[in-house]
Amino acid sequence: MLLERYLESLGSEAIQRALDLDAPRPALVRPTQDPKFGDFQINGAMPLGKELKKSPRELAQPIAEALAGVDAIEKAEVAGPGFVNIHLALPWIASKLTEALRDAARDGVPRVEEVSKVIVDFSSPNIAKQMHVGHLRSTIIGDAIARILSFMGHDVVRDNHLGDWGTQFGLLIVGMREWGDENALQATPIPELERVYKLASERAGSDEAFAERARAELAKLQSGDDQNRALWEHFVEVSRGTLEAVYAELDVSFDVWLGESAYHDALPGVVDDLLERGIAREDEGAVCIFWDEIDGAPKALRKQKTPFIVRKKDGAFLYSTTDIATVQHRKDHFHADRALYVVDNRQGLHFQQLFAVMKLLGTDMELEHVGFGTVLGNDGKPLRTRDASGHVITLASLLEESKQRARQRIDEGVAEGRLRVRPEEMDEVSRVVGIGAVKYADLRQNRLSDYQFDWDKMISFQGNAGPYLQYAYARCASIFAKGGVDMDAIVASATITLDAPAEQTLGKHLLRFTDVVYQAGATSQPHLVCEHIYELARAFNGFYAECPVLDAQGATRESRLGLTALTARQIRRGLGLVGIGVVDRM
RNA sequence: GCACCCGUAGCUCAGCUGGAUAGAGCGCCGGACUUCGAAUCCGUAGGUCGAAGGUUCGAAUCCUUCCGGGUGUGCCA
Repeated sequence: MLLERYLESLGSEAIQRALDLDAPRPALVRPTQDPKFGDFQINGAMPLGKELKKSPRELAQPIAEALAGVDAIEKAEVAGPGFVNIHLALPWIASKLTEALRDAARDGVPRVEEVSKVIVDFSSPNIAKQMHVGHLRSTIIGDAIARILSFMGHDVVRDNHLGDWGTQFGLLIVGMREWGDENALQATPIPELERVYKLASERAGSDEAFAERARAELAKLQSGDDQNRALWEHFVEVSRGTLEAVYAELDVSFDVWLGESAYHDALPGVVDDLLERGIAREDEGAVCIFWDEIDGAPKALRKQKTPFIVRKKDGAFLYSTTDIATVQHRKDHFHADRALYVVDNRQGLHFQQLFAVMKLLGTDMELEHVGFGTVLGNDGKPLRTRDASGHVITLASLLEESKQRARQRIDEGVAEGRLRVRPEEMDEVSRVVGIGAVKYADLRQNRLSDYQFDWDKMISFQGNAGPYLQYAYARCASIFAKGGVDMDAIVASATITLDAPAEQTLGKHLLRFTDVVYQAGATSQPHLVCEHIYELARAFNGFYAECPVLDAQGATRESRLGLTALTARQIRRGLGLVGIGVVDRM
């Protein structure tokens, strides 16, 4: 259940009733920061002090009294300058947890009342280039957001908006004719395309005639030349295979792969429309939108005086043009209510401009740039795709390295008798742990922050790291395995009670799950889910140390098995929402 | 120049829809495996929240200025 929303409604009603107001006031429910103050506090009395000309403490007293007698609340007391501290009733919490335990399909998390059609635009690598660590963020943050929104009940379309139509293809076409190796293109397509692209791009820098040829080939491609079209399709085909392999490793999928090329035919119409409406005009041969000439344009854009260029002077279109066509397609074809762009913060200006154009065009979709920080190297500067020794840090090699490190750690653990992984499970466990560690290291941070890339931190197995959470899950599973207890039977029949302090702490964490998922979905912040699962795992490890489960008797044993089952499910669900897997033994 | 982002413990980061004594992990130091799994648990030390003003009953959080760092900015994506 949505706990805070429920308490907010209880609180605001209590304020209205207790103070005899003609309208409800916000209760301002917040979790307490110290358990000794109870579980939640209602801050709503304090802002009313001035208005009602009474001291907040005086106002808080009747509010606290009005809350007495509610099932969910054990006691409500006035504290400090005028807080009303709420202590939740343990039997009430326990009954909610028992309900969640029974609900194997959704773990007690309700579906949203209003379903939105949401496009999540993420990953979007360029064809003909390897994915490197920089692509990791968009891919896994976007995947996590899509998973969270889907679970909430929204209608999500995952779109991989590939960079498959840019200037680079002119260079690639002439480059392949000049230096291409068809065998290499079959065997190792992306490295071969990268090699050729590098040569071509260097040549174009110093040889204007060569650059002109590349532009001409691009124009031919874009005007439908059969030969160039076939070559391009070949590039896309071989690249896509390589991309799919990485996505499979990451357990990331898409509903549609609508790259830039998909919108090519719509581009002239976009520009004509902007010209006709007087939004854009020609300048120095290019078609531009000048913000300071448009009434009602955002102030920051007007001041900044950076035009939005939708057609180059050579007649070619840009990604600005494509993005406008893309929004229109998402409305016309998918009937989307929202579109989320999971793209690096550095493209913030582009999206600000794009969204402003769409507003001028009257789009009623909710458009949001879900930005994220740059991946930095150890020197604190944006990470280059090559490390100091000149090696490309590809995403594939990062994932491979992580799996290997995981395997090594598991081998050590098994040799020392600390871990229990069967030989036939090694591949699977090192994959789940290795990939999970990489994902968790990224996802647990607020996405807006820049991200310092560090092997040891990223592939960490200690403390607040992926394996910690997976380990807690394995401990849960292990209790059931060791005791020979059928988890389904517990789910169907156990009644949870909260007696020991460690049980109470665990139970209160479990109760917060719905709020966390909804908050994460509303703000596109997967790290909130990570944080919650980490705290849950901590609470469970505390419970594990304090409270014997299998050796307990009667109703206590049942209840503890129920708590363990619910914890296992919530860890698995929570990690699943951010795309991280679990294993029963590790 | 203009726009945007950031500055919190030695390091990496939470907290920033304003709420009580600012929290984690790593690292340091010290405890806990004959007892459901020690990738664990318990504890100690460590902070003028970049600086100064302002708003407020209350500011790490909002506003202003300054200092420091980063990013973007006319024909790449």
